[in-house]
Amino acid sequence: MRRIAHLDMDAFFASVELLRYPQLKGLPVVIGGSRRSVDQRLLTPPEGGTLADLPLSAFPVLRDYAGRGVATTATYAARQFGVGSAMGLMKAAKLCPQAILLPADFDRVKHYSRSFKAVITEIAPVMQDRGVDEVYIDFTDVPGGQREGGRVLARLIQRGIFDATGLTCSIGIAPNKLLAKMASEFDKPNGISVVYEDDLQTRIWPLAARKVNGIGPKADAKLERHGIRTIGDLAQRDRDWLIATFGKSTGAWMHEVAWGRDDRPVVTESEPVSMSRETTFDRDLHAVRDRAELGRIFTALCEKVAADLQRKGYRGKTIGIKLRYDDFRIATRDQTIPLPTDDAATIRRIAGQCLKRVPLEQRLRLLGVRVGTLVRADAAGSDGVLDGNSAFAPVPAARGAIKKVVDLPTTVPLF
DNA sequence: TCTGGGGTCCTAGGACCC
DNA sequence: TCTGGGGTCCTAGGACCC
Repeated sequence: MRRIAHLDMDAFFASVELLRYPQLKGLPVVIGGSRRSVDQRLLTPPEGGTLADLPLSAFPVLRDYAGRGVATTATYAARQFGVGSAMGLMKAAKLCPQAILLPADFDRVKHYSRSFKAVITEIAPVMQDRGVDEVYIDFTDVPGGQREGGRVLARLIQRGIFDATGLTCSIGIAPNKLLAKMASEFDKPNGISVVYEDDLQTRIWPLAARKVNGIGPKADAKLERHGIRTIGDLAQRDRDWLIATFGKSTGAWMHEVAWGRDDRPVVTESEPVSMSRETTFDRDLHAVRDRAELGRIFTALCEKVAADLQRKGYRGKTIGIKLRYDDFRIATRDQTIPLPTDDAATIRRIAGQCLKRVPLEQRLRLLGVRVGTLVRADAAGSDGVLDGNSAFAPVPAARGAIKKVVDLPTTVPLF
């Protein structure tokens, strides 16, 4: 019998911080905001002590935060106040002003991410990455993977992760990824839930349609308009009606999902499609008035993407920019060059051309740079690859872009 | 007191080729 | 002179996820 597990680390970013600040255990802690917004001097070990000796008064609290950003994670103590991830910090401060606010430490998080995944693959090698704090695991052919529907193996993995890292996780085991993902939410934190095919009507159908991985706010609102609130409601509609209402692909998918069907395999390896860097400014910037600052940020983003590509050994052909205006509208532009690159100057030059094709009258909140259509650097070949000194200097306009270049919008000529 | 940063996948239209 | 499809690439936007 197919047994698939979904494992979710509990309040991962916050739990990783609690490991070095054990005095915060049981307190509301929110991770978020920018590193530069927190006075790091406060968070250095006191004379003759360690970080664990820092008094609570040394920690910044949400009440004092003034700036942009959202919560990445909140401890369960903070969630009791209604604070959740992706919530604006200003709103979180209203709900729980006394919560301790720490910036995310991505290097630490990545270290612990590697550690817990290493524990898993030692025990069950067929594991699919779903970001820093989540994985799918195929229990089917693991010795002992069928015992108690997978519960025995799940316990073994939980214990192994705790022994290696001091962190807890929640695991759901089911016949497929769809159900396993929902099951892992049943008993949090530090729980295990086992779901069988026969549990569909009793345990899955009562859930809100929004709980399905892939039904987001838009689809949920549309479902609601048709009187569909739960997965059970969805299952009652016939397939043809769903297809007529949501389109061939989405409608058919919704029908399968409502009946608990999902045959996607657990995929252990995949190649990246794109790499990007983006930043939200501390204040909205204007292309004219803040030109110098924007230029510096833009160059830095290009350099970071280039460094990411080089470090990971990829080059890309499609260079693009993204910006978010002060009213939150998003614009993207991209251009494909003949040969893949990982060179900062080339990326900066092409991205600069993209920037010239987008309206820049309105103030900007965010700027991003993206490189897509990636190939491995070792497969790209070293001769002829575009770089800053390349003889291929002028890049011909890509085919699909020609028409659009002609009717340029009126933009402030800047970059 | 609104709303991060890193991704994936899908759709849809136009260009271009056969 | 007018009229085809099929397939692929490119671009822009959007939904969604962690």
